[in-house]
Amino acid sequence: MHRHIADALYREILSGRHPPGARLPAEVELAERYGVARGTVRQALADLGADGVIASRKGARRVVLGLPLTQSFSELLSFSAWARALGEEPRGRVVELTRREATAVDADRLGLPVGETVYYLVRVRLLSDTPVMIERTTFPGPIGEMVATFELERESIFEELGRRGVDLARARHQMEAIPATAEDSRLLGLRRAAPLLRERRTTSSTAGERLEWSDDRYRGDAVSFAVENAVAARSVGRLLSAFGEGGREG
Amino acid sequence: MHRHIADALYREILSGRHPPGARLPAEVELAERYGVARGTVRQALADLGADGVIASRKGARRVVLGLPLTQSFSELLSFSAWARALGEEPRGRVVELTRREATAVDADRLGLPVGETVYYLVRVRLLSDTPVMIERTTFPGPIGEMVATFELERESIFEELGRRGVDLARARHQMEAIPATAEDSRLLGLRRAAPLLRERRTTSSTAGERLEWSDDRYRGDAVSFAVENAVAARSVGRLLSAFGEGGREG
DNA sequence: CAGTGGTCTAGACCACGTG
DNA sequence: ACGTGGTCTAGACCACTGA
Repeated sequence: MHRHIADALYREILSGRHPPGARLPAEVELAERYGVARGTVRQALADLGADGVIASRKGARRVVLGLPLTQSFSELLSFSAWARALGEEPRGRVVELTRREATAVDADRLGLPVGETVYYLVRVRLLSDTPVMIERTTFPGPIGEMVATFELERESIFEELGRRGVDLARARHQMEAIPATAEDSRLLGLRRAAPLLRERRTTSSTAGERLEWSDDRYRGDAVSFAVENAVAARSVGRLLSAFGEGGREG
Repeated sequence: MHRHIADALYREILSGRHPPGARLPAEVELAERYGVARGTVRQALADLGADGVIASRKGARRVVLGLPLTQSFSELLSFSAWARALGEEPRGRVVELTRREATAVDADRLGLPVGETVYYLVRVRLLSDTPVMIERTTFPGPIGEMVATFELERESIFEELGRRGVDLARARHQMEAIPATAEDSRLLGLRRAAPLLRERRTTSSTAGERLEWSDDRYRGDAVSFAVENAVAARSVGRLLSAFGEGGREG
């Protein structure tokens, strides 16, 4: 029910009925309108607040802030969802898919012993037939065996894993600017040492089990990442690293 | 009360009494321990969940995930807090502080009319006497007048504004990889076109009033940004932009 | 001063998980 | 089967906002 109310209010905001700056109806009024208790309305409003759509101050009606930068968690993980939101057909060219033994870096990232079997996948992702990103992903053996059966040129790995019941719950991202290596510039069609935005990511299950790690490199002129944070939602932070920490192992 | 309970539980987790992977006491048990209703305990646990400290699944006890990457909102904004966490003395060299008229970009970012008075501050920030970041910040007139009185070589602007009662509530960040301009490379002591991590940020009050915007450029080899997200906390997203969107106005 | 959101209480039912 | 978290109800008091 609270989800339904949040959706209804969000659609009203999208429709322009409550433009940015407008004040929303009071909680009691909404409770009456939807025939629910005030607590349920508050839960719906909390959902919208967490997305940065509305703000609240004690004593005053809630205010519409604007539209959130993204709607779903999966969009941060999924190149495919991002491409579709841009009106593009997500595509990927598989450069390499190998089964190999975990390196020290893999072992650290995935929480496995060195030498354990992992799957290594390299894909170049395209927008409008232009390469914009190189994806170098390592999966633990069991996940890799599933991934190897996917249609990697077209399917979204994350969406497909989700459909098969894999519990993708949390991700940790690390973002840096690096110069393109020889292979990077060849695959992306850029000059040597062009600036790339590197995102290194580790995805875990609810229980903390590591499900993949990836080194994704975006053309600097093709993409930007957005983060929004509020005082109440303290889930974003600057990594405590400097000078060489984080290495060059990619 | 819910804040007190959240703090108490967080301290218990920090102390190692509930190591990562451990299951927390049930809600009813905590309610009994603190002599409050179950709803109050749930509110405290929601606070910890938003910080990524614990996870919950229907039917099972809450699980401790680990420590968040950062404790406070101000750390993402504040170079000073970041430097201190690295054991460094935060320092900044003021390159420029001018009062000028708002450009179209300033007007858009700060929600002001073009030509309105703004303050423009350029600082080079140092770690271990090495320049690692250039900060180009624009403040609306009233905020700028306060900032102009600060000891800009040593003080943290955000911390100082907070102390003076300015309501810094929300920030929107955008991160990209760009090549260093001639001025960038001169101020940072890098070669031309070295990869930089650019963070553009707009900070707002609770009511949505814009308080500053900044174009910060970090040495690519000196810093990385970390983001952690969970399914429940949908506050982080990839910006929907590609190819030139976002401009080169810096 | 009336209205509003923030907080808390004391119940209740349900779907889910774990043992 | 039982305990657990997710959800919802129907009240209540307070601090704050805004007219």
